[in-house]
Amino acid sequence: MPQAPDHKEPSGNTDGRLARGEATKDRVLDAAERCFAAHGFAAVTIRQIAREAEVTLGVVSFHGGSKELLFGTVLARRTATLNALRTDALNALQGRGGITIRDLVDAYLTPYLEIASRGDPQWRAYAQLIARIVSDDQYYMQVRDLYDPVARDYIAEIRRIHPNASAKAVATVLTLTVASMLSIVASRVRIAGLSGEPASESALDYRSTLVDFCTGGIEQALAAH
Amino acid sequence: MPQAPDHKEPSGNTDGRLARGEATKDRVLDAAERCFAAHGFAAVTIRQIAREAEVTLGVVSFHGGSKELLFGTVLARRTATLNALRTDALNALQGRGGITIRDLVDAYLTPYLEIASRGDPQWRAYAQLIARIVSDDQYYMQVRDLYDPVARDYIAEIRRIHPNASAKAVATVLTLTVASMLSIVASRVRIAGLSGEPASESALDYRSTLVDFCTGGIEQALAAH
DNA sequence: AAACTATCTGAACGTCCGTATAAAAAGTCA
DNA sequence: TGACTTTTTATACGGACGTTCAGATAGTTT
Repeated sequence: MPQAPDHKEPSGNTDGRLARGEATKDRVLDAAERCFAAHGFAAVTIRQIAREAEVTLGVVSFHGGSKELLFGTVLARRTATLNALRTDALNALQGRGGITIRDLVDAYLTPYLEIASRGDPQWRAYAQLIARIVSDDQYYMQVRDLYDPVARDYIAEIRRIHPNASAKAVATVLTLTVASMLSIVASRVRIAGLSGEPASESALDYRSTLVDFCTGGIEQALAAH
Repeated sequence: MPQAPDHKEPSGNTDGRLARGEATKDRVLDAAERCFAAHGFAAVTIRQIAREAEVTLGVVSFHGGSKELLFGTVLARRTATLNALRTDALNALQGRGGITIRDLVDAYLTPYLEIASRGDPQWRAYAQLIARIVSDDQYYMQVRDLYDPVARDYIAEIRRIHPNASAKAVATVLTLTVASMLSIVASRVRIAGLSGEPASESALDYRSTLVDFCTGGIEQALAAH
């Protein structure tokens, strides 16, 4: 995984220049996140990102390094936060007993849906970016290692509920759950077109249908074995 | 929808040049299909396509027109065949009575899975291309109109089984079904990583799990209403 | 104040892009 | 054969790309 260049240690420093530099770097990363989410890696130019961030061309390279490096930084930036939300939700479930598949699905999906809907538009862009790259092995490998450990925790819980299900079947249904979740964020246009109604503002409006779908899907797929 | 340039009517003609030209055009389209599937529209260059098709640069433009045109042609080329397979499968179901959700799911998914697994590697590339662009509204709109009519036929059948489900809910579960199907084709790497086993050669190996998942998901999501 | 460092600017570099086109080659038909 | 059409080649063009860098600017430290 590539890393963005750290010209100087920013934390615990009183130098005002470093604080300003960090702020500029955030603007660049935010702009890059929006651009990559909207158009994909190859279609985005450094000049677009610079314009979007309202900085000059050289600044993007100064704070973001090469284009590949910048992309990797954008991908990795938010994984810790998202993982923490999912781990917290899982821990909360484990505190009490009688966990159901529905509980697990809800705990896994809700942080992402809330992030993609309510929160910061930057988080929304990130959610779209993940939805975009998930169908591209070459790029998806860059986030896979970051999300897999938490996914494994959820898999372990699913296997406690369905001890006889094969490892592959459990991995498959979790992947299908993630794919369903991402598709809600990424392609609400199609739902709108098929139903004849306008697309909802928030992905959370689809939460109950999505959770029902994934819950029923997992239970059906793992019940046979 | 853009169209590729037709320099001359090829059908019913005895001119050997036109036949040869059509063959070259197919080679160009096949190469473009593979390239776009592997890397996406923006990341592919005309020169790459030319190299892949083993023709010179100008030939790509001559047979494919502009890059956008070429992309549109590749997208549209196989829709009729796939739609026919799905419509045939649906008609076969309608011939006999007692259609279940599972029947519909199986009828809708199987042609795609077979195409993506067994058939022509070109069809496999096409399947990956669709999986790629489905998360990009800008490109997906180009095939949406081609696939939606058949999707509507399936929606009508689902609504006959679940008359009380809302239009939005039915459209949502069909979209989730498609997303699940595409993710099996596009991102089998992740399943392999999570399950610890190597990825299967054929997407058909996941068929039963996928069909179970989508069937259970649809029934669960539509049962509540 | 001067010395120093981090940040930013503006311009330039070589490369590759999509597209166009003139001319050659190949094939058809009279 | 020679006139004609379709296909292919080879080359060129203007532009946009990612990256680099010397120098200007601004903020900190001594």
